[in-house]
Amino acid sequence: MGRGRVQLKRIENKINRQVTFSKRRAGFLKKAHEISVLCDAEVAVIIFSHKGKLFEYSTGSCMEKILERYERYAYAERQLIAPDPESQRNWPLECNNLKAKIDLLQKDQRHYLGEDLESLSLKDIQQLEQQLDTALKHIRSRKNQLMQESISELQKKEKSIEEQNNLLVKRKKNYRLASEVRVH
Amino acid sequence: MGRGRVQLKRIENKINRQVTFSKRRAGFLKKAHEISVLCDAEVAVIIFSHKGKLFEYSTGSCMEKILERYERYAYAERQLIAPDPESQRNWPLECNNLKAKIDLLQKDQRHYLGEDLESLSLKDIQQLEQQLDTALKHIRSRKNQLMQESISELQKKEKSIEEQNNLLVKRKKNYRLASEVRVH
DNA sequence: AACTATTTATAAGA
DNA sequence: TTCTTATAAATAGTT
Repeated sequence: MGRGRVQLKRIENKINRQVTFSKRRAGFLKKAHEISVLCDAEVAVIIFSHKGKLFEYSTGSCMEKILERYERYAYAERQLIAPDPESQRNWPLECNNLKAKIDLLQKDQRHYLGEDLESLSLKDIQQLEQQLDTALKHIRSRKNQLMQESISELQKKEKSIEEQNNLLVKRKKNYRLASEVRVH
Repeated sequence: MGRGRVQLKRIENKINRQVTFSKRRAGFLKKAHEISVLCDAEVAVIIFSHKGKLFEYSTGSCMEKILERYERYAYAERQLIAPDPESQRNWPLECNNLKAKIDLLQKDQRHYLGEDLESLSLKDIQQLEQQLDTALKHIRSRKNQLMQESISELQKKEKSIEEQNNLLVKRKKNYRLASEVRVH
């Protein structure tokens, strides 16, 4: 579906992969909804991007319900499968891998916070500067958006309160007039 | 995608609905596999037909792993601690904690890169801006330092090369003088 | 983020 | 169900 045929293998170019992911993800989630509505089916979709971000769809926005139904359905099947001794033997190894990954992420994080910069080359530093500069632009843009929304909200409230005030003033005036009439 | 446009509503004709379900299900599961391979994503799909029959797809045929990851992620988002005995069946507690930590770090990382900002409140955004602004100052300061050092280094080299040049020129002059003496 | 040339998916029909 | 085919939809490459 596009200008060229596509090989069913990992897209190596990072940018391309990200773009394709965005496009296909949108189409995919749309189809999930369509099949759910058209065919009266219960559908759950979970997607973790390469970077680890979660995207999901579930009929009726009720993921937990569907997952529970799945667990119930798969339960009998699971009972039959003996626990894999291989994976249990390997768990210390996996733990080490995970710890190494955490170390790396934390190191990156320190860099993003401008710490621990001595270990970086000039080239690395320049790239980091570029990344954070771009990030900061996005963040400021989002901040402005949120502030704008906040301001609009407050203005709406202000107006509503003002109207209420006017109403009260008017009522009070009427009340006073009524009193004067009674006095006469 | 077919001979007629399709309304997004339940297909009332039972036969049609069943046929459409078969066809779309196949296409949908195919797409799940494609996005998984092309974009290096982890995908899980669960479909219960109207009649209650289960169809599923999962990257690496490892539905449980993905569901556990989903639970961890949802759990990390909620910032709650409610150990699910079901999801810990296969892995020691420590591994699950590590994985949850990785998910959190990755989420933070996306924020530092200015991505995935929709999930942050105005207050969070402002704090993030402050952090990155400070970080960027440190980074630029370090960059300037490195560049300064680099420049000094180059200047030193330049000077040294110039001296060498002078030396060569001088030698050449001496050589020429000597030649002229010989000619006379 | 849009555009557009192509490829895919699929609705209807057999 | 399966095959065919006309057509709608998705999307790869490009700007």
